[in-house]
Amino acid sequence: MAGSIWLRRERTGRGPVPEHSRAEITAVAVALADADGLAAVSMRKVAAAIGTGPASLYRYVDNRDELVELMADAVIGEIDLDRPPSDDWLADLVALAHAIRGVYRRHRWLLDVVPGRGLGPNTVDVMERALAAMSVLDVPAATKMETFALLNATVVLLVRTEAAVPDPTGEYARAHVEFLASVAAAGGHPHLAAALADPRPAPDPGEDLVDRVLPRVLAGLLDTTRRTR
Amino acid sequence: MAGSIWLRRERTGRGPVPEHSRAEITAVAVALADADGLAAVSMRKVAAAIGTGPASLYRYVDNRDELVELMADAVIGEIDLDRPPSDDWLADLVALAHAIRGVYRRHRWLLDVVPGRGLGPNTVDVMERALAAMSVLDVPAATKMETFALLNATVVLLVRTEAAVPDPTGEYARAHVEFLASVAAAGGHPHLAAALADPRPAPDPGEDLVDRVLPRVLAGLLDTTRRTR
DNA sequence: CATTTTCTGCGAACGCTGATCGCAGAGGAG
DNA sequence: CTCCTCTGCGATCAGCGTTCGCAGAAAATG
Repeated sequence: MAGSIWLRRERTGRGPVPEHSRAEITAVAVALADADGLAAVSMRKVAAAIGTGPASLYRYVDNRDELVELMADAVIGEIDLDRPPSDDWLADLVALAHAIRGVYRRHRWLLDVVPGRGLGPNTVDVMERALAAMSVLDVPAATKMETFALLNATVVLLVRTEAAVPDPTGEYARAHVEFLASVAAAGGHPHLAAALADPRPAPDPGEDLVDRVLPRVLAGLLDTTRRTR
Repeated sequence: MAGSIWLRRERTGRGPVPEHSRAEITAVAVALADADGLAAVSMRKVAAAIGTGPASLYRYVDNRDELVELMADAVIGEIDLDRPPSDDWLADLVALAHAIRGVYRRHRWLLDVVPGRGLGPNTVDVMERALAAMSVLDVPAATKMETFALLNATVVLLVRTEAAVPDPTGEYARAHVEFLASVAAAGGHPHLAAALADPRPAPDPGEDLVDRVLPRVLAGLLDTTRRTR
């Protein structure tokens, strides 16, 4: 009831044995979100999917936000942390970012989860890995925490931009360019008109956007104090 | 009905004169969001605030998402674009980022608006300004568009991180550190434990996080092709 | 001016949501 | 063996976005 779900034991020992578990509920919810998006994850649908009434879920979770927290941490757990870190802290962080991006690509609903919340055990494990990579850096721990947050935010940023342009034939994209064209045609936006007339495509950012952008973002946060111990 | 709201005229000329306007509805909705967050902006509450029934709003807007789109573009319109651009494109972009950050700080609910959507007239004006600043750069227009998107995303990123740590005494932050401490105490996370034991505060990022981070982010996108014409 | 057409305001309603309450019953704790 | 706590869950509440249909106003049309 009080405090975060990660500090609450799943079972106190008293009373009858629960018929389900957080893990089962979380798996079902993740499957639902993978199929139909985060909005499709309603307490009722999840309950129906595990074969109980709509109210039973509240025996395992205080509210829907907690369920989402479980989901987010569960998919973060897909990240493989077995390979040991190298001696290149930046390369390790970039590799971590790639792994995180993989999670976002596999579970696009994760983009809709409000960040800042949710810091479950799997997320802490990833954080531990990031701190390990940065252990050679002689900066305050708070800065390393910020760096980790910035790394995550950057991955979200890049995944979002790559998800924003996928279907130029879609209904929304069509209305989008139509509006831009009408504004340009109305005059008063010379640079926009020129931009729309430029046929050159952007150089394919491809697979390496993380490699190109992330090091500079991290440098922006670390450069004033970067020192190798 | 079809297409984006920006391509639909507010009034066709036929029929009785509407008692309200998009601008009035938008202003009321923004005030509601400023006071109680985006979730408090329900069609019913907005309708009640302007003194009509719950269904009347649909005469002005197709659905709630369109209303949010109006809101987002309206507050972007607060950005002052009167001052002419300088001859330093990067400084101009950074100044623009500061202005955008100001909007996000004044209307924190904007963080909850799903990005990628919404590209109203005010947003196009800001985009025109960004393109004007970048007119001296000899890169494809598509790259400039991406740069503008990345600029916006970076601002969101920075505002979010600065909003994530505001109140260490809050309920959520308390449970947060409590959980981290319990994980560290359980062992197995040496770097986390060391980080929690580090008393040094982060060097105050202060007002200049945008100035420090943004130029590097933009460089990450532009450096392969950056040339001044 | 009269008619037609189109739009407005809005009460009522539908289906869905997250969440609460209370009750019957199961099963460890002492 | 008794108690006390916990479980499943039907019933229920308040709120949500959205749709429908109708009465009536006003511009366009003849």
